[in-house]
Amino acid sequence: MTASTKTIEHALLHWYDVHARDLPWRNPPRRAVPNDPAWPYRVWLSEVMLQQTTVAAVKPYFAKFIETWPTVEALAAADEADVMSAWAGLGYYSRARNLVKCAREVATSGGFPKTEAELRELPGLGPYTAAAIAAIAFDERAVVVDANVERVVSRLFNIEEPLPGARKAIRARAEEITPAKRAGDFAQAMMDLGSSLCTTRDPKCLLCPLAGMCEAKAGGDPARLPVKAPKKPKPERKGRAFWIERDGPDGTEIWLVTRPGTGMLGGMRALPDDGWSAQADGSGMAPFAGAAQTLGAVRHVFTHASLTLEVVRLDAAPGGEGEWWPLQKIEDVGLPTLFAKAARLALAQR
DNA sequence: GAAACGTGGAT
DNA sequence: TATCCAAGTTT
Repeated sequence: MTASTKTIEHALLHWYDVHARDLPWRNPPRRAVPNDPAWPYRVWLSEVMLQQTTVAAVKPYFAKFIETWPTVEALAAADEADVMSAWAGLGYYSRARNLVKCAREVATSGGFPKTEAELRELPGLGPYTAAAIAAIAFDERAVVVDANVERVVSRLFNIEEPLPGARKAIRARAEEITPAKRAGDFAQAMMDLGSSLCTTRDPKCLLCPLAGMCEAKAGGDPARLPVKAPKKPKPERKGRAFWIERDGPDGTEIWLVTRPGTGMLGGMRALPDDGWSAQADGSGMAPFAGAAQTLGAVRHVFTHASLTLEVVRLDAAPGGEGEWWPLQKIEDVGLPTLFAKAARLALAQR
């Protein structure tokens, strides 16, 4: 027994009309404004920030970006280093690099393209984000599938195949239930439902507008879906970072490097280190000769490795690529969280 | 298709 | 404390 797609659409959109979250990038909440030129920019920016990232984490970054760069043209004109700094702490830094690239392409073209297929060509926009922007900003009937939709759909239709294999079946079902009108609201409704009621653990079926048509609920244990493949163990890594000071004209300065544009923490400013990565421990060697003194260690957990980073004070004269940064302004550098922790440790001992 | 790629909050 | 997980994309 499968509920008609019309019933699902009606129940979900009605629920959304009453319960939609009021989020900063919904401007105004729940209704696209096709003629507002700022609308696609806000939708795009929020969607990129929200990739693998919680609403709570995104909110302050979204506010800061909108304040600093109110339009896609403003962002396109920004220095990439400033954008990277502003993104610091949000993670997945290739998003920030692609954000600038994308903004410049869009500004050059005179605005965002309006179709899912064209949006998909822009840097940083994959299948999910292109569909989401097409549906939410441009009212196109695009099928939007994120982790929330996967969860809701796998329960609604009792799809027992484990992820990621189940993606094909899930997409087919999502395709079936996506309406021709209000596809953007439908997508956001699915995501709101997934984040507030149809949650990973302890789903609130008593409050769910789709409970009566949910096959997994009928089966008695919706929380077991979607089934996921077991995860690989996370390796332990060791590395060293080096804290190098000098007395500058306006006070103490710290030696910072900019990491290579690709790879871990790519494009971000950082303390010099011993070459650790998620794949291998660091060499333990300092990049410059000098007296070393261990200050302590910080722990940091990445998606695919856990790192213990020893912080070493080094009395050395650095050379090569890098810059002296005033200690007074160290908070403004925009260090990724790992190196912000290391800097905090070093500062606490001065 | 699998692996790389961050972070902070919840449990 | 350890693990899971969140509005995924790229290579």
